[in-house]
Amino acid sequence: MPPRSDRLTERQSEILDFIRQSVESEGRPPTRLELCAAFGFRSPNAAESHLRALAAKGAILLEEGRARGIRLAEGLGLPLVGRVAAGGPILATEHVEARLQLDPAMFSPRADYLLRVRGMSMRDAGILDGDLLAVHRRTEARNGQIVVARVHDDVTVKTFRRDGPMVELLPANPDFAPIVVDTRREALDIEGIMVGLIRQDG
Amino acid sequence: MPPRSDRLTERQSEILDFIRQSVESEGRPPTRLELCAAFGFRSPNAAESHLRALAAKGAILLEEGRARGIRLAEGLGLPLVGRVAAGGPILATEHVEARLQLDPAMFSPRADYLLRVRGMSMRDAGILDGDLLAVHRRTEARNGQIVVARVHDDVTVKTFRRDGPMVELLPANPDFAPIVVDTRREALDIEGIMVGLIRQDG
DNA sequence: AGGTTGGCTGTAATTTTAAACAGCTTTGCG
DNA sequence: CGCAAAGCTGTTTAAAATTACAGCCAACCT
Repeated sequence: MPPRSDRLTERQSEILDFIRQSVESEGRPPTRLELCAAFGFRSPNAAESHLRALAAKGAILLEEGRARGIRLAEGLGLPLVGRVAAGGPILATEHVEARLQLDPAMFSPRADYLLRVRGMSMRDAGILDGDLLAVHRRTEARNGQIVVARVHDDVTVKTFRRDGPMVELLPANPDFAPIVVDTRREALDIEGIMVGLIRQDG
Repeated sequence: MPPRSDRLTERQSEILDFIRQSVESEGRPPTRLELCAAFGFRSPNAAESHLRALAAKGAILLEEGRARGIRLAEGLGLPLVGRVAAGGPILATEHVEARLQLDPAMFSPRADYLLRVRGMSMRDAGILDGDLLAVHRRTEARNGQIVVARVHDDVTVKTFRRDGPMVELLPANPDFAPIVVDTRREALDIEGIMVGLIRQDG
């Protein structure tokens, strides 16, 4: 049967997180007994059935007869988000172009995803067309921070400046005009703040 | 006894490379038997004694009584090179400030190390003070490529332009002057070409 | 010539791990 | 209510993996 990729239960997510953490910090997946120790199970079968459930939902792959034969289905790493369709959540599966193998904790606060920048409106801040912006999800921003914002169903990268109910989204390029939003009349959603940048060519 | 960190024999390096590869591609270290299969050993003790040797030299850590209890001493990842002392090789241990957990193949051609950029001479190319430049080691460059070059024992990042024996290293900032080198009279070493960039703050 | 080191074969005991079987409790649903 | 699914306990068995012991051979050093 094909991986069904159903949604995970809360408990299953915890188990999956623990597996991720093991691989990241110890360089190998846990055994059933290590899962028991971590979650307080008294029976290895508790771990076993969770693993079966995760495998059935396509979150992991189980290799039969091998010690620590757990493989994460995702390639770990950070999701790279491309062009975001109007209205949809930014991390929706259909926007994820790829996953890049890098440590989210390389940035501070930690990066949650990478967003491919379109256009040159932030050129003078050293953010060029095609660059990958490392973004930390956060709904609030302080003045001067570079944010990923959603205005009128449009996702944009700009410097944030608030003055009471008035928010200005400032470009870093004289060819572009600031976006001014009166939050009493229009919706403005902060999707996250910039925590870094990656450029993939010279 | 403290890790002696001696130099590895050629065979030991091969073993270590295989362990690295296992962790990277399968998410877990190999067992003794997997090492046997990979190298054609007929005795698990061949693998065992290699592992002991690697552990004695500080290249790995062995955890007793655990399946796949091999931990790499290094954090893998790319070496981050800071201020480069005049004359020394760029990757000398004393210049490596840290190792960043990311996939060198994320860039193309693959990144060999990261160099912390000093100054604003490449500002208009979106390369700012403090940025980490992903560098591919190469001694030749084509016109227009951004290179890491060594002139008069000084390491610098500039755009490369050659006209016969004359090489110009061009800044991307009107406040800085190009560096002109007559390769018939002065030494000019290309250390590598830029293949990407990482910025660690907003 | 003798000793050390690296690199292996071969065997076997012991411990870790995976994985099966049987059953219990709670929650939510038609 | 009946019943399925999630989330466990408890026990057992077989396979996988570690690790000890007893060697052999070639290269290198003194």
